[in-house]
Amino acid sequence: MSTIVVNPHITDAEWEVMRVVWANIRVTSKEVISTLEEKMDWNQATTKTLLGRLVEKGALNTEQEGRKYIYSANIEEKEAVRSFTNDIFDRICRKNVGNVIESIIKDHTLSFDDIQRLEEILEMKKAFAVEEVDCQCAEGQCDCHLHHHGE
Amino acid sequence: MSTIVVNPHITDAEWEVMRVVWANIRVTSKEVISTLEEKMDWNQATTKTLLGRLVEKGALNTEQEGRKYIYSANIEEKEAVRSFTNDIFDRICRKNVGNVIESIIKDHTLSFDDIQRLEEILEMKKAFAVEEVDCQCAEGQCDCHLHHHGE
DNA sequence: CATTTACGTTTACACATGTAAACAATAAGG
DNA sequence: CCTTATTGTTTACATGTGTAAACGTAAATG
Repeated sequence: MSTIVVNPHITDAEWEVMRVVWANIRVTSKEVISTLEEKMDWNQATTKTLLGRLVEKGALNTEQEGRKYIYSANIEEKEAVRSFTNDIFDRICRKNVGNVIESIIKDHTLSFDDIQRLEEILEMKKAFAVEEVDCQCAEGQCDCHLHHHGE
Repeated sequence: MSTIVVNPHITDAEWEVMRVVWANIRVTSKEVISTLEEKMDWNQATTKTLLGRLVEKGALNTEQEGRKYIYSANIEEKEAVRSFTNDIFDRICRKNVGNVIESIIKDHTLSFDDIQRLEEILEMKKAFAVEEVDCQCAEGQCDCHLHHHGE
């Protein structure tokens, strides 16, 4: 059926719809509408439009069930989040990735388990760590080019 | 001069311009134009438009210098990045913040210094860690509500 | 001084996005 | 069976965004 969807861009409003689908796995438009009527104060027509657009761009699947559709996600939340996070890291110098992660950690509440898990990951990352991360910025968009081998 | 700019939304295209300004601190339109002509293959008019929009929304300052302007950033890169990253974490369940950080770390190259710094931060975070992070999702947008005290 | 150049400002225009009304078709109820 | 409610599809429309041409004016150059 239709071509493979590589990575449709999901907008803010559409994301609200996706969250409902991800959380419930299989939903009717009615359920999505009522959830977002409450949370977002959206008119039902708005949610209908968004469902339509998401189906159109391949983010949602539909199965006919009598007169209605059952909507289900065609892309995983994890994937969608990943492509979103990658956008950030494409906006900054690679050398700063560590700083940004640092600031994210500082800004958020973590559980003991989270911390332990992250410590383990970091331990493993040591095997692949580099002395200095490569700046991949274009000339003129980053000052690494000027003073990178300080020390 | 003008009202305080809280947090202008910077689009993808505008971000390219900001990076040039951030990297160079004080630039003329000519420098921005030539950098982006190369990297983005943009017509000079395109860069001019973006510079204008950024000034308009308060992200850039201008100082007259003879006939030209000197552009400088009015918002820090760090702040801009932070507001961008926060957008992500507003799209997911708080309980998953740790997982997302995990996946970010896995996906990127870090230096030994980065890792050590992150380890220190994590160590400090232990003092503020919680047993379980609070889900703040709206009903229907997250399945924590269903099976959160598994164990 | 007349012409070309440089640079900021205006206008343009297609497509994306948020938000929704109008419409069509079918199912459900009286 | 006719009316109403339900649910998907079309159409709508303002604002945002990417991309740029046109314009106005001052500066540089011949």
